[in-house]
Amino acid sequence: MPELPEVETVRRTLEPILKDKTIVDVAVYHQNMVETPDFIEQLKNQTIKSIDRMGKFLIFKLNDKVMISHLRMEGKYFLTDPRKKHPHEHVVFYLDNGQTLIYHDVRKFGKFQIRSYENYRKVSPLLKLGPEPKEANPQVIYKQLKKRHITIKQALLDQHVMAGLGNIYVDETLFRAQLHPQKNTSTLTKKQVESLVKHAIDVLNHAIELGGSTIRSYYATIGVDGKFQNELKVHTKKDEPCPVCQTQIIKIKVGGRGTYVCPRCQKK
DNA sequence: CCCGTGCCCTGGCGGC
DNA sequence: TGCCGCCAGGGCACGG
Repeated sequence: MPELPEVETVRRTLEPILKDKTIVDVAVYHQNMVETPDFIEQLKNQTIKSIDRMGKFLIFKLNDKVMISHLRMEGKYFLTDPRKKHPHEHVVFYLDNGQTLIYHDVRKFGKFQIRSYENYRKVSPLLKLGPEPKEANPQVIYKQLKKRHITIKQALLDQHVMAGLGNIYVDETLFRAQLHPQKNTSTLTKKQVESLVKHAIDVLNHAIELGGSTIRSYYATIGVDGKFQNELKVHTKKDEPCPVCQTQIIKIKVGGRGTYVCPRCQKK
């Protein structure tokens, strides 16, 4: 599931390949993923100037509009020569160099929107997106969290608080900050929030470094699977010893999400 | 406004 | 072995 580091890896891979390429045509095979009615017409003859990212959203900067792409759970991009459509390929961008950029998504959860430069940050889905951890002011986050009555896990997954963390990196951030995912946000101290933000930054930076190391040839999968899974301390480690205290890691549900926690190191 | 629930979707897995 | 039912999960709509 692509979170900020994986999306950043995709961005860094795609940008040099797609820069200055013009979209000559588009095919959409699953309409629910496209939230802009005249999506295809709006993209024709648009040239890709750059690719940005906000949280987990990819932002394709075109001549005079912006395409927003969210990979959700399993979205992937491929660049190939034209070929017969494969299963799970839902959007195909035909480029002026004869190649095709393919969006592949088994669960069809991904979303696309076209927006104008004037308002793309002022409307859904970017309107209420919070700052990324490295841009976040811990004092501001602290004040927001004090007012709420949810678990820290839910708060860190809430992209309106901070953008970029998903289920994996939230578990890893909470472990490093030695805080229990079920701890209520209203009970957090300033120091604990500062620690959360700091560890979120560290985890994401470390993962970006490792994601970047697995970029493959652009004819292969443009990957969302880096090497950070080797660095995970609690996520997916049910029944394995905590790397700090050797207590068995447990798996629980928090806010409906599978959550891995060291019951000894992480305090409520 | 705040929070919980359900929806979208399909591969894979547990249970029988 | 084979089949069926259910679960996972990001973001958002909706309802209390």
